Amino acid sequence: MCHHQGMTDATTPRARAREQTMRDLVRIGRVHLATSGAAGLSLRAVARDIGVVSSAVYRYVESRDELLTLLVIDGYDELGDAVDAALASVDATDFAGRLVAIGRAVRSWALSEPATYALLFGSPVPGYHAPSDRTTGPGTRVITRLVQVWEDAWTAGAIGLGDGDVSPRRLSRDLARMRQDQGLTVPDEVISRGLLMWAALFGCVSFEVFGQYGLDTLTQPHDLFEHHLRVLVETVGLGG
Amino acid sequence: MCHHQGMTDATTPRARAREQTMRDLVRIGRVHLATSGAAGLSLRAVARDIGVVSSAVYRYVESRDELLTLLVIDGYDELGDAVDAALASVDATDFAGRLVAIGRAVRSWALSEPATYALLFGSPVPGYHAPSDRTTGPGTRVITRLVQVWEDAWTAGAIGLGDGDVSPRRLSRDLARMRQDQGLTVPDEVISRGLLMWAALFGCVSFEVFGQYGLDTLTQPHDLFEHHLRVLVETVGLGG
DNA sequence: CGAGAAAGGAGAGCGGTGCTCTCGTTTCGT
DNA sequence: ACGAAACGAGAGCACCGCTCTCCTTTCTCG
Repeated sequence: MCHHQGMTDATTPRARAREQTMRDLVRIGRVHLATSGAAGLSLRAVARDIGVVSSAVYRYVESRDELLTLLVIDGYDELGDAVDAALASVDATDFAGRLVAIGRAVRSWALSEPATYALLFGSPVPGYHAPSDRTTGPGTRVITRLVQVWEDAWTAGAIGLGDGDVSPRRLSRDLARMRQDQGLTVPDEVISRGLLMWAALFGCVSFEVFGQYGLDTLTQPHDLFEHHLRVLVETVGLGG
Repeated sequence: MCHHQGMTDATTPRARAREQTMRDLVRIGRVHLATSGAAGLSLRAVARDIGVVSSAVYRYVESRDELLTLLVIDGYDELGDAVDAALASVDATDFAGRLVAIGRAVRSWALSEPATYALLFGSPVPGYHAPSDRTTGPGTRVITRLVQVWEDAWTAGAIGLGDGDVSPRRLSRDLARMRQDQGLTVPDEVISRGLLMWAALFGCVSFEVFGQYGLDTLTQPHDLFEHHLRVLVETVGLGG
C-alpha cells in the first residue's frame, strides 16, 4: 500500500506512534483520494477516519497540500515499483518486450488506481505546486526506464532508425542537451520519437482512465491498447 | 469569448437581462476557472464579481455543477471553432496538411486556455458527471474532423496502409461497429491508428500544458510538437 | 388597464471546509 | 525528577455550496 516511507527504526514509543500515524495518514488519504478526488480530499475527513480531531493532523502535516505531496510521492513510487516488477521478468535483450512491459504496467496500474493516476498525470491541482526536490526523483522513474531501453537497444544496434539530426536546429540543440545530461548516445530521431512514445503512452492511458473514448463504443479497450503499443514500439524503430 | 449560447432574440427586457446575466456567468466563470481551476471554482465568488448575492445565481443555474457544464460546453465549442477555423485555410486534398492543422489548432488553443483545456481533458472533476446529451455533441467535434480526414484520404487512395483486419477479432468487431456507426469505409488498421493519433495528440498537448516535460529541459516545445505531428501523420499512412 | 402570477434579488442559516490559536496532558531527554 | 518538547482537544475565523423565506419588480392575460 504505502511505499518507500523511509522507515527509520523506532527508537522510542512516541516515534513509533508517529510513524504509524504518518502511514495511516497516507493510507486513509489514498482511500479518500479514490473516493473524492484530489480536489475533494478533506483533511478533516481524513482526521475523522483516523480517529483524531482535525487540528491534530497539523502536528504531522503542514497543510493539506503537504498531504497531497505525500500522496504524490507514494503514487509515483507505487507506479515505479509496478513498472520495475513488470520489467523483472523480461529478457534484457528483448527491447520491444521491455517497452511493451512498461506500457502494460503503466496502464494496469492506472486502471487500478485511477484517482492516484489522475493526481499524478491529470490536471494540475490549482494552487498546488509539488516540491520538485521531493517529487522529481520518484516522478522520473518511468521515463528513466524508457530511456534506458532506447539506449540499450541503440547500443545493441537493434533500432532501425537513422542516426541523423533532427530539424530544426533549435530542437536538435534541446535534444543534444538532454543527451548530454542523461549521458546517452542515441541520436536525435530516437530521443524525439521516444518522447513521442512516452507522451502517446500516457495519452492512451489517460483517454481510457478519464473516459475520453466513448464508453459504449469500446467493449475491449485492452485490445486496442495492445495494438497501440505495437504501433508505438514500431515508431521508435523497434519492430514489434 | 462565449460561443453558441443559443441566442434567442430578446423579446422582453427581462429576457434580455437574463441572457446578459447568463453570458456574464460564463464569462466570469471562465476567469475564475483560469484563476482557481475547476475544483476551486466558487459560485459565491462568481456571484460577487457579477455584483449579486450568492443565492441569486441559483435563479440562473441549478448548481455549481451546472455552471461547470456551461463552461464545458463553451470550451468544447471554442476548441471546435478553433479547429474549424484552422481547417478553413487548408486545401481539402492536402490530407496531411489537414491533420497537421487540426493538431496545431488543438495545441495552440490548449496553451492559450490551459484551465479550460484541463477541465475538458484533464482529471474528471470528482462527483461531477457531464450530462452527455448536452456535451457529447460539442465534445466530439475534433475527433469528427479527424475521422473525416482519414475517410477522405482513404477514399482518395492516399493512405499507404493495408486494408486488412486487425487482430484480435474482438478488436476488429469493435472497430467494425464504429465503422458502421459513423458510416465509414476505412479499414481496421486506419481506424485503429487514427485513434492512436488522436490519443497521442492529446497526450502530447497534455504533457505540455500540464508540465509533465521537465520545464527546464525543453526550451522550444513548439519544435518538438511539430516533429511529433510529422511522425503521427506518418503513422496513419500519410507521408508527411 | 389592472390584478394575479411569475421571476429576480437579498438575507439568514445549515453543515461543511482549511487553518490558527490556546490550553491542558503526556512523553521525552537530561 | 524536572524542564522541554510533542501531542490531542476544542473554539474560532473566513470561506464554501445550497436552501429557505421575504420582498420587489416585471410580465401576462383577462
